Order: sequence, then structure tokens, then C-alpha cells
Amino acid sequence: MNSKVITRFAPSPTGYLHVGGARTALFSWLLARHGGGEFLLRIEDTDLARSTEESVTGVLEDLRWLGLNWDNRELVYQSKRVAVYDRIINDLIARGMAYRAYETLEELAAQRRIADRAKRAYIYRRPNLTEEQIRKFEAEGRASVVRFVMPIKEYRFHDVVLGKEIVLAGNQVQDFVIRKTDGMPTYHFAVVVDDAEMGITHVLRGQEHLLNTVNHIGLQEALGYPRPIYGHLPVILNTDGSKMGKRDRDKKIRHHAHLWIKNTKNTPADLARMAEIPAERITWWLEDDGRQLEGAEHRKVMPVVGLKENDLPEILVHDFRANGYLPEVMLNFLALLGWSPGGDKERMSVKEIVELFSLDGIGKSNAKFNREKLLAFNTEACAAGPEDRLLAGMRDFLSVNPQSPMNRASDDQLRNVLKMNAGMRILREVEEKSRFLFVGDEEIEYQPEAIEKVLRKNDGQGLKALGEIREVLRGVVDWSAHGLEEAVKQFCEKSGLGLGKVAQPIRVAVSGTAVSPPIFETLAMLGKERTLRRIERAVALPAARP
RNA sequence: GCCCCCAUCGUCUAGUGGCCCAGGAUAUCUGGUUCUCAGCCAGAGGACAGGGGUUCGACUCCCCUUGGGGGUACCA
Repeated sequence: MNSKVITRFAPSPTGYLHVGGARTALFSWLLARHGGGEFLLRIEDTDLARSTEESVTGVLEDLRWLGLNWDNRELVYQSKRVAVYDRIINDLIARGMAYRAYETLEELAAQRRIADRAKRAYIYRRPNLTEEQIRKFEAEGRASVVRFVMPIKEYRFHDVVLGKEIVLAGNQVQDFVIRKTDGMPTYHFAVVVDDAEMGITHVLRGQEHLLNTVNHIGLQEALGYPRPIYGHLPVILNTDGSKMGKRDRDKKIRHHAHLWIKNTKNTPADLARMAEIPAERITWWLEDDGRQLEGAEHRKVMPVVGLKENDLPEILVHDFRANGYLPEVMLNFLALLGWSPGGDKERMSVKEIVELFSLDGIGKSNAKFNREKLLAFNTEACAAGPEDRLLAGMRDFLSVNPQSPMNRASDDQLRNVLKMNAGMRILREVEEKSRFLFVGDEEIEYQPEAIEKVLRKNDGQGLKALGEIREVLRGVVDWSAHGLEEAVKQFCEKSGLGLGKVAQPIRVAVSGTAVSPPIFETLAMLGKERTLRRIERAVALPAARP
């Protein structure tokens, strides 16, 4: 009975789920599913200031999209369990294993500075307060935290991912805070209590927690809790080696900010004004590549410098969804980021991954997130995907892109579009290449470069061809991809024009761009009437740049 | 500064002392296919960070150096 594996994912709802968190969740989920165990979800919202219900909703939705289902019907919210934590903390205090500490943040910072100047690590140890001092602090109404009396000794634990014993010397441990001035427990305390109460057997988490584990062990020993098995996952990095989620987006926005300033002859101060951010903040940011803006500031700067959300590299699970990656591909790719079944096996279904998963296949070193490979995986999955799978994927993609005109398409139309777009890499490409099929004939926006290059170049050669092919198309009776191909190819042969010289002008006329699905299928789907109307409109375009 | 972790092609990795002058994927390059984009097909180049040990034998074990990452919060 006690051999049953119980794992958990415990996000703190301070933002949406990013790929690092998703991978942690995935590995915990895999560990549970592989052994027929349980996977539980808990919301670590002890940081009242940063936690939001909105991000809880978002994280849950992303997990559902990925198919990482959890087994507890009732979610555990730490913020709702303060009474439980309080009881245990008060008991620790009564037993002399925890105590109130009265230093202000400033006082602590000053002590750290002193240690820093002496080139020592700052270690907090219990100050010797007299009864009288304590009474005075309390009388002053001075705020206090509760610190745990961390037994000073060497701590060691086995890490299943690293496959080794982690040792921390006694002089490295300190009395850490377990209850904050606002009355909330710290992460370190709540995590220990909840893991024990939920019967968690295996804790997989990011490597940033590696040394925190000794604090948790200290607490477990004081409270008489069993120690779960720990495994600390390597970090996922950006291509430039920075931590994933941090730098890539900032870098791109900064780049565009510089371009914007250069091209529009504006100043950083103008940018600051238009983005409604203090000018000092913007100049501070722009003058050093090592500096970064906050997410909220990014969102203000982006529209000013002409960037849209999906111009930025994807970091959040939701970004990948909104760009049209398939969740099972994300899972496959994420699983491979730091784990391998051994041998040459790479493309796996979720079921296979569950079957093959094991802790000792997890790597120890940090991995850089490689978008090209993910793209290749997605391309392959799209090519292999059954029609219904792709249709469902497309519907899901459209549901998170409600502004797309393709939301108007029927299932049959979508199936058709999907088929025409064989070779797609992500569903967003399908949308971008085919959306023109679902907008009104008068709403087609011609791209200036396309007009120039395909229609006007060489004395309006394209326009001329377009005028001629219009007549041919008017006479086409069998308006199917096949019938159209026959008619157009015949025309090409007769007039000595390459197919490209004819297809491109038609493409621009019906889509407004130089890129579309194969032309005959496209025209067949658009229908004779709409095709001719769009060609009319294009033919009427001025022959030279106005 | 102090503490901790890590180290195979550009990237993700296989490899657990001889099967490896290192395999796969992706990216790159070359050629082919094509009405655009994408795709597809064929082929090529590309790595054991450096230095010491241990051993008959090290990519594999040990040590040092270097490099990368994490922690050093009343954030998680």
C-alpha cells in the first residue's frame, strides 16, 4: 500500500504557466501515471501580493490543454489553510522550536551588508533577547516573524535526479522564517506541511530548490514527518543561455525599441511618454543590454514600437497554443528536454512516454530550449495527423484566436483548408495563408510589395497576364481544382508563359499576398464568382505606384 | 564573496571501462522536386572543455583548472 507513488505539481499563481513549469508538471505527472499512482495539484498562493485568481484559472487551463490531468477534485489552496499552519507554528513556538524575531527588513539588510563587506555569508542565528526587550518590542507593536530553530548539524539527502547525496555543512544552515509578518506561512513551511498531509511520496521540482531541501528536512524532522523522495530537475534555458522566460522577450522588444527610435526619429523620452512609463526607466533600460523591463511595461512598450504578442518568442504554454502547436507535440518535446528513454527513440505518443518514463532517464544538466526542433516535431505531427485530429486542433487554435475570420468556417471548409495546407508547420501558418478565403471580396488588403513584384514589375506584365487569364477563367465550366488546372495549363502552353507567371498574379489578386495554398485548390474553394470578382478588383488597380 | 549543481556535434541527446577514430534528432551546407510559402527526396560537414592521475585499456572512474547554471528574501 505504501508503495503507491503520489506526486504533485504546486504552482504559485503569479503568472501563466511557462514551459519550465510545464515540464516540471509533466515529469511529476509521468512519474505518477507510469506507476499507476496519483498526481495532485496544489496552489501555492502564500504570496498574497503576487498571487491572482486569474493566473490560477490560466494555469489550470494550460494544464488541461496539455492533458496533464490531476486526481484531486478539490484543489488545495494554501491561502485557505492558514489556521492549519498557525496551529503547527504555535505548537513549535510552545515547544521552543520556533521563535518570534523582530528585526525590520532594513535591519536585516544592514546586517547582510556587514557580512558582505567582511566577505562572509550572512547566516541568521537567534539573537539573545531578554524578556524585557521582547516585552518592549511587543508593547511598541513591532511586527514580528516566526523563525524555525534550525538544528545546527550536517544535512544530507539523496537526490534521485542527480543520483547522488547532497551534503550541506552545519555552518551553512540558519534559522529561516516560517511565518511572515502578514501572518502567512512561507513557502518552506507550507510545502512541508502540505506534502506530508497529502501523502506526497516523490517531489520533483526545479533545481533552484536544491538547497532549500535541507530546510524542509529540518522541519520534517522537527514535526515527525516522513521524508519524501526528492529529485531536482535541471533548468530550461534560452538559446543565449539565460534562464528561460527571462531574457528572450526583453531582447526582442529592446531591439525593436531601438529600431523605432532610429526610424521615426523619436527619442527615448518620446517612447516613454507614449508608453506611459517614466523616462528615467526607459533610458535606464535602453542603455544596458543586461537590464530588463517588467512584463507589464513590456505590454505598454510593444504597441508603440509596433510589436504584437505573437511576434515574441513563445515562453508561456498559452503562447504555443495560440500559435498552433499540438499539445501532444509539446509534451513529446518537453519530455525530451532533460529526459531520454535511451537509444535513438524520440518521436513518442503520450502513451509511450508514460510507459517508458523512469527517473533515471532524467538528465542532470541544464538544457537550452530549441524552437527549431519543436517546429520540426510539430510539422511532422501535422503531416501524420489524422484529419479529425487536425480539425480538432484547428478548432482549439481558433478558440484562442477569436479575432480570426476563419472562425466563420464550417468543419468541412476547415478540413479542406487543412488538406490544402499539407506541409504546414504550425496551425497559425494555415490561418495566415488561408484567412483570405473567409473575408469579403472587398476586404482583401493588397500587400504593396506583392502588387509591385507580381503585378506591376516589367511594365505590368503580371496585370496583363491577369487580364488574359480572367477571360479564360470566365469560360471554365468545370470549376474544380482539376478542371482549373487543365484550363490554366492550356492557356500557359498557348501563350508560352510559365505557370508561375500566371499563378502568381492570380494568387495576389485573390489573396492580396504572394503566399497562399496551391492555386487551383484555392480557386476551387473560393468559387467562380468570388474568384472573378477579386480578379476584377485587382485588374482595376492603378498600373503604376500612385 | 560564500555555498551547491552541471559539463559528448550549434542545439537536444545515446553512450554506465573495451561493441565508439562516438550513434540519433534538429539546425547548417550541397543537389533534386515544385505555381508561391511550406513541405518532400538524396547527400555532406560537425562533438567527448583542458590538464593530471587510476587501468592492459578511458567519453565512461578520481583530482585540479576552466566554463555554465542555481542559491545566498518576510518570492516561490
